[in-house]
Amino acid sequence: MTMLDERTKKILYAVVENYINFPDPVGSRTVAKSYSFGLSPATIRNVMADLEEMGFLLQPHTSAGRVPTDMGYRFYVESLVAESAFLHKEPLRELYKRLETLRDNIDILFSETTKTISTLSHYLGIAMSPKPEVTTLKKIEILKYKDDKIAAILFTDKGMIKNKVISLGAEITQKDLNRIAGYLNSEFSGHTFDEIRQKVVQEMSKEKIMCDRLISRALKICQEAFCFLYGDLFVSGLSEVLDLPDFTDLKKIKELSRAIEDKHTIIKLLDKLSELDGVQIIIGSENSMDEMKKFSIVVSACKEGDRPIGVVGIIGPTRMNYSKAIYIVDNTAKFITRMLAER
Amino acid sequence: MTMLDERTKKILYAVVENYINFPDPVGSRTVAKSYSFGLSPATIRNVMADLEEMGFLLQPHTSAGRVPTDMGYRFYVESLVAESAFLHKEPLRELYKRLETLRDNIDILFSETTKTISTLSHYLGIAMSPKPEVTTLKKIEILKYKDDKIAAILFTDKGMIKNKVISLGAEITQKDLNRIAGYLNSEFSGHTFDEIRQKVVQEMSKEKIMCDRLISRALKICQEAFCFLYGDLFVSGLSEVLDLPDFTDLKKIKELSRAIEDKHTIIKLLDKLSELDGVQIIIGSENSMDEMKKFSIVVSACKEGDRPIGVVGIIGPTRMNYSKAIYIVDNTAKFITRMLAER
DNA sequence: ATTAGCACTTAACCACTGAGAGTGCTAAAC
DNA sequence: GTTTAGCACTCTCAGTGGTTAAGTGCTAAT
Repeated sequence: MTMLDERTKKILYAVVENYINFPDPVGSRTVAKSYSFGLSPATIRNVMADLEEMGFLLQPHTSAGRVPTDMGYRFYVESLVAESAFLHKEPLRELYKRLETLRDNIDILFSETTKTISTLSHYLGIAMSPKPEVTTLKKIEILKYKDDKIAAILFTDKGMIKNKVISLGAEITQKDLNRIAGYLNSEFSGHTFDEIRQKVVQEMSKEKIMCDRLISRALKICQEAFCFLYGDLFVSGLSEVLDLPDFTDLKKIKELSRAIEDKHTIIKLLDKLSELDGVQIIIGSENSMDEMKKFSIVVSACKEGDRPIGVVGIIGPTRMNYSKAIYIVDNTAKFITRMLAER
Repeated sequence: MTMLDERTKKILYAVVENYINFPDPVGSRTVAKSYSFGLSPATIRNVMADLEEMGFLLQPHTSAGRVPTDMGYRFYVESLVAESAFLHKEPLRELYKRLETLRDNIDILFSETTKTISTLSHYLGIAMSPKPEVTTLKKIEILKYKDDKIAAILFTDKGMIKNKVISLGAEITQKDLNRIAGYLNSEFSGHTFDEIRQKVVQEMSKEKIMCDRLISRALKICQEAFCFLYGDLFVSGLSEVLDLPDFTDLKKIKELSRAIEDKHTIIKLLDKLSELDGVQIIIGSENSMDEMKKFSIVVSACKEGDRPIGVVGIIGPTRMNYSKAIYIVDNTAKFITRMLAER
């Protein structure tokens, strides 16, 4: 990263912060006034011209002030993270009280979390429940449902209960189902869904096992039961962001709504980010999703050891209050992590 | 309803249809040309002035053409329904193929249905899964989960499986749970959730029963297990509607997004509508929700006998292609009904 | 009862203007 | 050598006025 002298940095930060607070391009006069540098606008102008040359700022037009580029935001955010600026504030305990009551239903928990986040931040709140790949099976129960249909109930370690109706093609007694469940529990409980899927494929290739009708049936059930693809994605707060001055442009609103309707792509993105520790920030053009190149994402994975058990975050304009966003996301992620750990 | 002579009606319909197809106020010239009334613009003008006086049309400003009022749309829609205009088209079978594969998971089924509807209509697709009040319990299973926590699995007649984790405050053996489940099944299976809730309250008031610890526990479990409030609401297609000329206005977009984020209110609305038969249409100001007074709703309940088992529909601008919307909603509702009946 | 003709109204478009904000550059000051 | 005051320059924005086109309501003729 380019090295900037202290004064230049300060001015860059001043521009960024001012722009975050007031959505108009910021001029040299404003910087000189609001922040007591003891420098005249003319000097600031020179520095700002340098910053523009280096790609941290840009002018919408000749006679306007400057606006940070994505690179400018990036530099600013790095300094925030370096100083752990967001850690100095107090946690949001009172606001999580509501969430405490929802701990037993993880889907509702995550969906309410997005609402809390969006109300706090005035940006979009997002959350993704644990992806099954890394979810471990605690117990499986198989119940006869109707005719040849059975219901597989999967209990996971994190309080998620998933169920799936499976058509077998032939009737089967509850007794047999119980035996199958017993076999599957002894074989698979404690393993992640991913491992189970692999094991199933392995087992199925062994011919001798396939001769045992019960086991072969059991494996077929597994194949269907464990093919959830991803965690659920929750998004809320669209009406919040529409009040921002950044969204007076219809085109931008369309882009955003297209982006959040394409849940699959966001899920894939969050999936990658869930591997990493701490708060992750993606600013505008850094984003690989085309529709998201005008927006920023601030997320943090909830982890247990190094196993991700969910992701919470914020989507907003690149002109985002990063400090506040990081602070909210960091706190929320830690809160959820703690809550799920207590199980 | 005001009686209009045939010619006046025809002109009203012409204005409405033209406006639905081209989003500009329609003038007397256009009506005279596009539809072969054999009348001059001047005559049409007189009729249109009458229609305005009666409240079916209005002029945005003096030198503009006319636009239908909500009352105008209502009159038009009544005639559509009276003639069953939408029935003449062929069903959308090919497009439902995708939905067929999802019949075993009612939540995914409904959420995908909204997507299908919004792609077909270019408006918002909405769907509400069966509300528990009228869902009948087929079987309840209670499984030990962890410590004092148990999981109640509710099997309903329509392939919905709901589960709920309940903290009991004291450990309990699986054997006891089985006995409780047995008791509850014999007592409640076949009844609607609503009935069960009432019964539970009754039972709990009988003192002698409360002496039996097991039964009193069973009733407590029920109290918690059956307190789902409403069905889930699914909405999709926001990016579709943003392409409509009706949504160039930022204010309207905000209103719409606020309306669909306030799911609770919409659920209550759909709840009422789910009692009625056939396609229901609410036009603009007819709507009791303030945020929805600029939009129209076209919905139809999926029913089994007179028991509603879900609602599907469309939300769009009042300038909606009602004929198409009714046609899509009607077909989709019938399709889902048929599909769920086959269980 | 219908229609042609015409005066009237209004939004939309365009070109123009002046004010205001902010710049870059140069020359003076520290 | 760095900082600053001064100034000419550029560009947006809001407001103005004039023109056009669309569509009306009214009146008088058919």
